Amino acid sequence: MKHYSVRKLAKLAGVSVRTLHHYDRLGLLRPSVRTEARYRLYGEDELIRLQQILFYKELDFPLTEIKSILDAPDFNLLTALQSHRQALEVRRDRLSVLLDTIDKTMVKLKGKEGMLTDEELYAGFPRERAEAYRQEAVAKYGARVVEESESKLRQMGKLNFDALKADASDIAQSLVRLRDADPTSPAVQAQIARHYVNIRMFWGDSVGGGNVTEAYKGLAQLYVDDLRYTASYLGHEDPAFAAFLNRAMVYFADTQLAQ
Amino acid sequence: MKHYSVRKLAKLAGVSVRTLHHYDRLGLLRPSVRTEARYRLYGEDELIRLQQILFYKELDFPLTEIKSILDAPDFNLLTALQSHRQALEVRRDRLSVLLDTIDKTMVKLKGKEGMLTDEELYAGFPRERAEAYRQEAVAKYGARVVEESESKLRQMGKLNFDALKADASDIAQSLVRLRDADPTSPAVQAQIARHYVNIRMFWGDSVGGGNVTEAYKGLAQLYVDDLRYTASYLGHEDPAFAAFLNRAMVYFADTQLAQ
DNA sequence: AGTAGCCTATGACGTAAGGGGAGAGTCAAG
DNA sequence: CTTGACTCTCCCCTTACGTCATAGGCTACT
Repeated sequence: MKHYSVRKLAKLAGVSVRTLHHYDRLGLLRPSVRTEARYRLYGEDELIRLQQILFYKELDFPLTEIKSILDAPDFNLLTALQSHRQALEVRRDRLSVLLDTIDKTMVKLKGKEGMLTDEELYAGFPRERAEAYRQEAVAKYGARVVEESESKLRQMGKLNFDALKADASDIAQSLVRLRDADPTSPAVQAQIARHYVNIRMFWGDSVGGGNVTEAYKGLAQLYVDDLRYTASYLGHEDPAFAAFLNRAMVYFADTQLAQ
Repeated sequence: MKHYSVRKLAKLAGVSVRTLHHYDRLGLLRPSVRTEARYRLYGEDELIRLQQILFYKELDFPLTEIKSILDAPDFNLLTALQSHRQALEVRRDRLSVLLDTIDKTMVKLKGKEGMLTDEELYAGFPRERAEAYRQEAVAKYGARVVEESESKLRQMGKLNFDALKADASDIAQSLVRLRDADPTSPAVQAQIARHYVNIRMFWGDSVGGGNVTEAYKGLAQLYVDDLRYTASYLGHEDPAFAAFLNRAMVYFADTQLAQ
């Protein structure tokens, strides 16, 4: 078992030594070993725990809350990672809105006035901090994710096809990255959930005669039957990736969509 | 001219009234009008300024620095918005790295061990945030920062070749990502500055008979003349990328190194 | 054995960006 | 002329560390 000194761990994780001292005193991250001279030594478990801490910090959780989350008896590392993923995706979307706000502001300043209301001037800034919390909760309940995402997208009102296409390509990239993972793993399934929602936005609600499960499975079958579908995704045909997608989608349909 | 009360503006921008009070006392955002009863009233200019403040805050600038930036006589709103755009794109990239880190961590936990080093466990975390800061600074102060970086690196004493190599590969990746951008843009130039410092660490100080500008331009020419250099960078030869690098490096040499 | 150069520990104080409340005045409406 | 929603100006509190200060530890070289 390898052990890290404070400085080594600090450098590894990109934090300061003082930060580790601080976390120790708070009881947030305790070294697994103390030498005779009271030197702190951190092991494998602490590496993972520190990573979790940094994820929650990235999402603006206060340290006390992070501690209570990580110390909770029902804390699950995998579901936590899954929820981090979703929350960070929300943040990335927020950044996209900010970039949009910049473009619009620039257009306004260029002289083409009147296209930007005062409200739009602040689109994308942290109006709701509770958003991260909700995502946290949402991630825990699988199928409910889909429902909420759907209703949220519906609330957006007008379909923004550009955004949908951008999202689709992002999902595709994520899935390509995950092609060697287990199709039933949370990481893959999270992407499949996004894919499902994305597809439904194109389809509309009434597809498949109302039987959503079979409709989605049908699409999954298309991916193996007609390799041109994977080509449009990947830029080239790839039976192995098609099979991977198929398994992931069928699993999703059976576990999340079937009732 | 429409005017907003503290509460109205706070709601509009998604900040608290207390925050506006705070900004007023700091001199960061002063109301254009005070009523007889000393009520604060904000006009159009303040809306824009608050937007700027929020952008800089989003990028983790301290308030005092924001103030000095916004109050500088040569402050230009349009170029500021452009640099926000670039910085926010960097942040979005960082989020993508974080998402990738999550996926990899999940795969590791699924049992396929050994594919993830301890370092990779923290890819995308604040180490890179400091990096973003430095890039931002480099873009602004050009030559001065290069000098500082150099002296800082010199203070490190012994050459750490592993670190240098890692840095070089990081720079290369950044440049590949930026290959479609303007070679003279701050984002590209910031990477070129890193590249320059990195190269000098390998070279030593006395290269080129003391004429650094010409030496660096010579290296730039190498990239177009001998495509094997881009191959070692990219894994394959690419004249277009070589030309891009050349232009970026020549521009850097002429604007930052020439005296 | 000495000492240089780095590492580590604890403790105490400092800081940034507000939060939260006290106590008091203001404004529009009924 | 009172009620409810705003607003003002102090002023102390909080979070997540940064920054010394002081003291000891480890390893290497002489």
